[in-house]
Amino acid sequence: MATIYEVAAHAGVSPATVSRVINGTAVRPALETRVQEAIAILEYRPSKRARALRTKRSEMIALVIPDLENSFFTALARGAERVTREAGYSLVLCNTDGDPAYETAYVEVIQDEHVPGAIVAPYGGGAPFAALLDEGRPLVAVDCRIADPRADAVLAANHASAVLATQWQFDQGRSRVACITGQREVDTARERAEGWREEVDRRTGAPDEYLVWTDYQVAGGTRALEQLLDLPNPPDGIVAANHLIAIGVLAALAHLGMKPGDITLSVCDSLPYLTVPLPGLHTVPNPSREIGAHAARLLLARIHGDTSPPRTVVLDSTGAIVSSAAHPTTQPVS
Amino acid sequence: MATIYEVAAHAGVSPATVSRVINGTAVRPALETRVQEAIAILEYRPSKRARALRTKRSEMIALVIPDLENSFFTALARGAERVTREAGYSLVLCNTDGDPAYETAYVEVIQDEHVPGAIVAPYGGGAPFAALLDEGRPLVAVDCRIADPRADAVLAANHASAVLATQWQFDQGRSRVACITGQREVDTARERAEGWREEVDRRTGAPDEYLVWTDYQVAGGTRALEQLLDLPNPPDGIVAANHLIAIGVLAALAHLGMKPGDITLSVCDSLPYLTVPLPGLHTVPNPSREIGAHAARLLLARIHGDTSPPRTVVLDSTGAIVSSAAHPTTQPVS
DNA sequence: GTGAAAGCGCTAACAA
DNA sequence: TTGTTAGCGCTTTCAC
Repeated sequence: MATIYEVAAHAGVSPATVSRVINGTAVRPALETRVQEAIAILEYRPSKRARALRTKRSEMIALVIPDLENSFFTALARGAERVTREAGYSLVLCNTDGDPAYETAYVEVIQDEHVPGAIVAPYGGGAPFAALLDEGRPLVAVDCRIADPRADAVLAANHASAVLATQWQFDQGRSRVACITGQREVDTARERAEGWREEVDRRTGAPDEYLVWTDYQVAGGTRALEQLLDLPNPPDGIVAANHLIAIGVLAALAHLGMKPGDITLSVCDSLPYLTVPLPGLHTVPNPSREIGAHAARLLLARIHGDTSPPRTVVLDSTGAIVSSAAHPTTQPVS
Repeated sequence: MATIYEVAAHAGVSPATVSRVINGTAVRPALETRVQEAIAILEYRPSKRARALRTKRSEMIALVIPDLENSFFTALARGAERVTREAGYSLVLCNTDGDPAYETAYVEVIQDEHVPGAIVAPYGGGAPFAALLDEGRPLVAVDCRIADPRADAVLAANHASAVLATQWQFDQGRSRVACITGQREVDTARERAEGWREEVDRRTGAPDEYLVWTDYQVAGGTRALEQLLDLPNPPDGIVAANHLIAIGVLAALAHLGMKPGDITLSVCDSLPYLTVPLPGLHTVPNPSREIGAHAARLLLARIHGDTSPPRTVVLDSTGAIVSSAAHPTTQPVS
């Protein structure tokens, strides 16, 4: 691989001039041409490592997610990757398995590699990432907020999605609509539960037992459904707060020999692979791709010097921006 | 962030000595202790960039996959990530969308970042990756082979899986067993089709129309099933060569109002999220995680100097090693 | 076994 | 505008 010196020699200029040409600083056109030719002939490509060592910033962006096998996060990754790639950055995917120790480990990688910024789907409050903000590296939280107010956030309109998912149940003529959501500690689980509660109270109401807190896993959905069906007055419609719960519910229904539609199911999330409409099933898509793409754009802007106040962007189920404002802000109610 | 000079000053030694301590070269114990203390006090961490610039190799491994949203590849990534992380390397995920232009782009990233080796799931023959082999960077192909014989390969026992999936159909009392597989150009699609053909011929035989070449997509499965059901003598059992095809088949069956079991379905692949056994459905797992993990181990060994002849490792559906030999080799028949 | 010194390939002062 | 020079933080000869 040719170096900047060889190019300089070949073009009869100094290395600094070559550097200027590469970086777009003003150079006399005649020289510029010579340099470009030399670059082409020698197939020169700047060494990113040397540049990063010198400038203390690399053309990478880290995406930290808790679960690489969760389709929500991979779709998000894909959206982010597309944007970063087009901007000439590569995306480093960091999978934490929801373990704060791994989060810390990746924070060190980000520092060591001079990664200028990161998109983070925090598992808990995202405490380990404060170190990055301290160093002035911009951070965009996705899916859930980070405790630290210096980070931007790109979120789904969870409350609104849950309202839509619940409305659909009543549109289907259901009157006993229950909700299965994630753990109380998880922002999205809480917000979706609140959306359900609000809409259900506007209609028929629902007893407390109709709200089940479980975890965002298939098994959680299965267990929760069984629990609901054991009630003296079981629900006839279920709002599932994420796709894994929904799959658990579907599996349990199939297992119990119930036809789809015996109990209607609506989901505040996208169901990967579900391509044909199924009777008795409704999904309110989670704009995961768009969240990733938007977060990447926001992060790139920050890296390129955008110093406006940290903001929270909320995307609805079509991926459109519902609100975008400096935080603290509460999510719009619908 | 402290530098090696500050540590040296603090410990009263030269930077070279600090470097030796970090890299495990022999140093007088007394000095070693002082250096270690200084490192601890200053919270020193070596700059990977500077080291990579100097040594021309970084502690990263690239994983190049065609589709980040395909659960086979994400499971593979997870297996690889675990192994690489434990070895102190970070995994850079490169998503190519099956586009050779992107493959080439990532080859350049790998070169520029001095990534010492890569795990590659090639889309076509993987021609762009030859450049890496030319430079002496080890390469491990996963899922499909790479045309270049210098690369190692870790593959699933596709032929054997298809035989198992087909056997299950006959065990269910089926006599007209068809196969839906991927494109002819894709190794795994061909091998799985061959396994089906071999087993079916050992039993009842099957007309040519019972083998449908489509693509590894949900829509492909749906189309292929419709095509099969339009035959004068339609099959009563389907072997699907991958999970996306299987989902397409399931969706089409549901759409046609067929109960599961009207037509039995067996799949040479894992069905993500399918947690409860469904009647009339059988899966022969694809050991994606193990493929990723094994490929990572193999690659790390190469990076650390293993120069034995390039090999092909074949894993069965439990993840066990069926064969491991210098290639060229043909896959064992069962 | 240890230190001094010379780079790895680049950029950013500073001069010219 | 352009060239000279001095590093970024590390490793690695080469002397001692």
